[in-house]
Amino acid sequence: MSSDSNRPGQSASSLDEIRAARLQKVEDLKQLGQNPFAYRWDVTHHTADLQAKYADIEAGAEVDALVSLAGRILARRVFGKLAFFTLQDESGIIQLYLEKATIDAYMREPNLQAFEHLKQLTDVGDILGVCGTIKRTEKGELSVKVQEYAMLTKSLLPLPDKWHGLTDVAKRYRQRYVDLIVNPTVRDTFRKRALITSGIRRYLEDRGFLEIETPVLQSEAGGAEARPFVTYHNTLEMDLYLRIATELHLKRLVVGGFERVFEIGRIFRNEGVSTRHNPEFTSVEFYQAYADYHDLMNLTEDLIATLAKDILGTLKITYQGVDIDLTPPWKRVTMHDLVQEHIGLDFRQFTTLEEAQAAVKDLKLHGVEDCDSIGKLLNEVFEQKIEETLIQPTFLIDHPIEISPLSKPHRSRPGVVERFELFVVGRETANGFSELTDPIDQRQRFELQAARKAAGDLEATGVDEDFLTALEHGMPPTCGEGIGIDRLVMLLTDSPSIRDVIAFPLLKPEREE
RNA sequence: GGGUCGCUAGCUCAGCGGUAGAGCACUCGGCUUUUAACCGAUUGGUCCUGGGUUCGAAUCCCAGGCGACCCA
Repeated sequence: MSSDSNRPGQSASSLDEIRAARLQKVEDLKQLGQNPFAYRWDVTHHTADLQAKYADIEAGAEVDALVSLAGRILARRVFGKLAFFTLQDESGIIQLYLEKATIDAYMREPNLQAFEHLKQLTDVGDILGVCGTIKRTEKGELSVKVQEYAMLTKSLLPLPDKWHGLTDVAKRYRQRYVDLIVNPTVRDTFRKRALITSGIRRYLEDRGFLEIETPVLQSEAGGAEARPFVTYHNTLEMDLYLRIATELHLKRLVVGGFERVFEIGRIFRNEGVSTRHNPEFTSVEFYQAYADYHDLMNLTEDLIATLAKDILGTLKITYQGVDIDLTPPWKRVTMHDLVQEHIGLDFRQFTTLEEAQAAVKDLKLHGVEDCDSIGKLLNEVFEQKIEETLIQPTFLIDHPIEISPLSKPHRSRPGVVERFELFVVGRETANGFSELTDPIDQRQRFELQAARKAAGDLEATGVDEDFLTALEHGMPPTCGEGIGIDRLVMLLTDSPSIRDVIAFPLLKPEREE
């Protein structure tokens, strides 16, 4: 063969040169009659299964069972007539034991060149198919003693440093595929994310909930307070908004007679990016007719505990060095009681906003002047002074009515609603309430929102007439809840940033110049 | 939105006014028990971009880009 790799003094080091050298190997493979971008391989085993099955065989032992697997070469250790490769498939890694005598005997290439070609034409990063037998080497490493191999995909670009890996955060997100190849914990995080999502779906379906998809494109984005993304429909000649919640449509389905509905879906909010916020994220919202917020708090405890038990095998987890105990039941405390406990102020005593504002003066809150109600001020006190202290799972309940435009008034306590928010490690992770079913009350609350919108509040929504019409047809007593799946995954995978649990988080594009 | 820090070889980083460096990877040679293989020899650069200061800038200054962290 006329490989460049046989030319002495030929060196490849810059990216272009490495790529050129590998392209030459592509040509060399073709000349040998091998397709460097093959079509298929019969995979009979995965590395993790082999590691488990042969965990107990002794060093030096060989097992005759023939196995066939495929994966990416992560490392090469090559000697004159022997080579060790580390092969990675989706499940894990295993060592390949590549012996000249064995490979040349089985592959019967002209002039017994198969082993030489293996040394010359494979690189770290290539995807290889191999079949052979099981052998634990003298040094104790479980290996596949390869009889035959085939190049399945020739890789043209080098992988990051095998020891330091890829640490540049921006590059990890922009080239997530490289991150996934070289950082095993990243794959584990996304595997767990998939298990969490499917676990939620199974849990709800097992309890009679039906998953129904609702529109992403809406003429009025409602169901939450957030700035929406705006887009444009050409033939209808109208602005449309990307949904900021699934709430109002799921409740229409409850009016229509579905007693238990849910949707796992993407939500879009036109706000900043941080370790806890991505402009698109995933929520699960579910609605249960004839239930109230006590029922859904019970469900939430059980759901999250079930996920932790099934996926992590424990209810006692660690998040960024902090021990979290997910064992139900979780503390339930009203916003008034919690603020009184922490700050010593009983907001139930205040009759005017001025009185309340005067009372919180010493707390040095920001944005106090923007609060137009006692309830909002109470919420500010909570958010700025108390929220971050709620480390262990805690249900904050009975919020002021002013900050809860879709919740049913509390059945016995004036001024508050039947609502709960779940906080873990100082973060809102779920939000639910007994749904407001009174169309007259709902219209008044919408009109308050609309007035704020007209006054320039970009997060306020308008009056959703069709939703009100739905309520006027009658919605059964219902409780609904939304859980932020990304934040739940962060918690259960010990991920410090939301970008660690979103495969392709939003980034500014790199400028081309 | 404000502040601080970072951006140098494919990767991880050093250099901080005087010829652009190391480890790993790559290329070549050697090696049948390695596992961050080893030994030897090479090679590899838009020092994020654009201005400015200077005899001379990766280094100092200004503006911009991208990112991280903190604050709002």
